Amino acid sequence: MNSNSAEHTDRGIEDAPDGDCCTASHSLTDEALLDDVAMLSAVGNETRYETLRYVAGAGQAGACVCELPPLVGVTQGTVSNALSRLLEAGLVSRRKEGRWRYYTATTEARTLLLALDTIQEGSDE
Amino acid sequence: MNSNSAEHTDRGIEDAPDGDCCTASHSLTDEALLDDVAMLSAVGNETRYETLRYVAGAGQAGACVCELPPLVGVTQGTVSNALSRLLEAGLVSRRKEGRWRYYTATTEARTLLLALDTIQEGSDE
DNA sequence: TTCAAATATTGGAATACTCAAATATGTATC
DNA sequence: GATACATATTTGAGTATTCCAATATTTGAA
Repeated sequence: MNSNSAEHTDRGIEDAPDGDCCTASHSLTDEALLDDVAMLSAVGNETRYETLRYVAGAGQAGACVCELPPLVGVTQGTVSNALSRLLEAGLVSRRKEGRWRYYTATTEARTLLLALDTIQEGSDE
Repeated sequence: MNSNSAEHTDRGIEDAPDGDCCTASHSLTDEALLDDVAMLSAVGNETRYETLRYVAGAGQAGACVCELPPLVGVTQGTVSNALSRLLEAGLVSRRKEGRWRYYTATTEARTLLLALDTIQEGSDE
């Protein structure tokens, strides 16, 4: 019932970039696509995004888990889970120091957050 | 039960950037934070991310809805819902033309996708 | 070893999300 | 008008998320 897509390649758009008229495409491998989605969905949650922002705000020194629960406003267990998920997505790295663990934002995370800052800037000018 | 965060400001990290030792912070307003999360969670889904990639791949001409279902591999209704959600998140804009509708990626979306490309590049060198 | 602090993991109830199917709303052509 | 096509919206069943509470683990100090 959904084979009607080749039917109107003759539409009135002439400024198509180069190549076929209206066949959209993208150049991501399936793996890259899934990686991106995993990363984006990891940050696409208020608790995790705010946690990541705090971690990134702590710079190279990193943020220790214990200071985050009151800042983010969730339980210690929730923060720990959030950090684990961010770690798995490659957005933070972990460093042991005594009985504490310091989480630091990765380059990937910084790139992403910078892009988001850029977007926010553009939205009010 | 969770007031134990001020208790170890005397930890052994001396390379703190500037200012207080271990108090993490971030400078986002609550509104900006929610905006970002809305945007990120909109793209943090395989169907919507792939849809956005196809739309962005179609350039300024935009992609019409009818060509997307077979490309993304979901129903027409699902694509339509995906586009609505992307529209609400400010990632695509819509243009009517006859009985078709063309969706175009916004500047915000392009900035985000570019950042993701940068991140992917960095991951294999 | 015993204790306490820091962090991780698990269980589970409430909630939210996903997507196809069905239906509704436009829009051009006849 | 009527008809057919393009798109949007609604519905609902299945599934996944979210976050707290409770428990487990790890670690340093006594």
